[in-house]
Amino acid sequence: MNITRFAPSPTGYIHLGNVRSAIYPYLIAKQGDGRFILRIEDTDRNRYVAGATELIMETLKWLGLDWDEGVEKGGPHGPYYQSERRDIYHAYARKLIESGRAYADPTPAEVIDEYRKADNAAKIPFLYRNHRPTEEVAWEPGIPLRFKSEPKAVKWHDEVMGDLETGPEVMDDIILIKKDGLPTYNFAHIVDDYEMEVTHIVRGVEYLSSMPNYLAIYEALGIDHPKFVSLPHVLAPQGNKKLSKRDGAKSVIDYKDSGVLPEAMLNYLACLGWNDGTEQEIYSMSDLLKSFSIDRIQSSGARFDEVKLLWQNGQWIRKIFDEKGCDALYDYTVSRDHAAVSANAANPSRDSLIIFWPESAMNYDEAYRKKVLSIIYDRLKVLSDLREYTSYFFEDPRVDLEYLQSNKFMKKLSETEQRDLLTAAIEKLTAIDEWTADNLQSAFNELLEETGKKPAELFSLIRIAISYATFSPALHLTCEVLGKDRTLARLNATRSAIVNDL
RNA sequence: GGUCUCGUAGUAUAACGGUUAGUACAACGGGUUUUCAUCCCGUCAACGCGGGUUCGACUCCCGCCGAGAUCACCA
Repeated sequence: MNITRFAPSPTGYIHLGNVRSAIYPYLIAKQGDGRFILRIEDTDRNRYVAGATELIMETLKWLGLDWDEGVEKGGPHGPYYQSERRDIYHAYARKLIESGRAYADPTPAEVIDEYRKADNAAKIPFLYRNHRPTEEVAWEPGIPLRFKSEPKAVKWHDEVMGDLETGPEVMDDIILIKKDGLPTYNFAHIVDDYEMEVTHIVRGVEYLSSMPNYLAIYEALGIDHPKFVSLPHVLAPQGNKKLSKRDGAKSVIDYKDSGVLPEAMLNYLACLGWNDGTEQEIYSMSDLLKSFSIDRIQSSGARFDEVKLLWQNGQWIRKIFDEKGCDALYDYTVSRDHAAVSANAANPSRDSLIIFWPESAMNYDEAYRKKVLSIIYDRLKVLSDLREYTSYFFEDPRVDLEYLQSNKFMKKLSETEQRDLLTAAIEKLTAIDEWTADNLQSAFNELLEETGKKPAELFSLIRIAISYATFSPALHLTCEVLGKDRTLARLNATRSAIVNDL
């Protein structure tokens, strides 16, 4: 049974670079009957951001990465905030002191800095073990505890990177417990993963260089280590740096606000640096659970490509509409944010209700909005496109002859012709008894024959007159949804404007 | 600087000694009665460099080059 964890620090939002270290462990655990744990690593009080934990939980839930055990949920290995596990770390620390593998170090930070500077100046690697104090001091509050390293070469296996090894020169006396009594990450995660029976540690490659020290601690503690799964970096769109908040890496949850579906985000991120060897592009969670395997995780870094994410989002919008229906897709367009993290220091501007429709759409009922959605959905890349693409369904567009005349097809028609075509169209559409898409299509076809105009000219004219938008769905569908009265009113409005202009 | 990692088109990737180096996004061109999008068809485009091993190397070995990570009382 695989037991994995996601163990973020509550220092802000989760960005795109971090989130694969939640997705992959989730998949590893859930492919069998394993457990996925959410643990909050809040041992650095200086970097703590209020509300960050809530934001992290919201992000995980949004992506469908629900945890079995951890903060908010509880479980047999709690507490799941590291700040509440002090006694556990201290118990392990005392074991190391007893076995002679840890020592209290009262050396002031300034003195350590001097050592470091001196070594740097002498161009030798700074290793604290070369400056180990000679006097033994009792460990008491206010004094940091260090690991007493016994340098040697190590070899280990990483599930992604393969067999790795380093020489003894990288092992050092790292801090186990800080002077504030809380452990460092280096110590805390080892204790926690052991206590929580974690079988796979999934984390970024930046921890690779600390591995020799971790291995030494496992050994000194006399415990087995889990399997290591090191994930390569997600690179920023420009340059070769890893994606980071400093370079403007967006929060994962920001994509929710701009209308990206969680299915698309999960799909894109899971496939960034992993593939199953087939040519499949679209993966649902259940597809991923079926296909995912650690040994096909890429060992090289992958660049984040927003364009491809948006392409996949479009695919998912259509997939959901086609497979689950209009109602299912509609629900995403008025998604409610249950976590209500608006009073959140990490991101104070978030609303608790996300609606991707234009404001005026709220004057209409849900059934009408769904009709609009059903004819526009296949041109959405993100749900928020609705705001820009659908306003003319909810409010009459302003008649704008300049816009009309500047259209490339309208340049081929004189204003008199435009007037006459509109007149003919109005007559033809007025005569329709049953206002259905089929009847409208027939009417438009008849109109084409009767006027002898090209579709590009006749249809562009009508389309612009009823929408004044740069684009719209198929003419007969747009008219059907708009209804007979409004279609005719809009045609008349433009016709009158042309007549006045003549 | 020490240590470690990575290196196929602009991007994400396939290939696990023998292929005209495949696929997707992007770009470009074309088609589907208007526009935008979908969908379909087509075009452009890659094995970092140099040695070796081999009948044969993207694939194995070595060197170089390039890129990145890390050297905190941060994670």
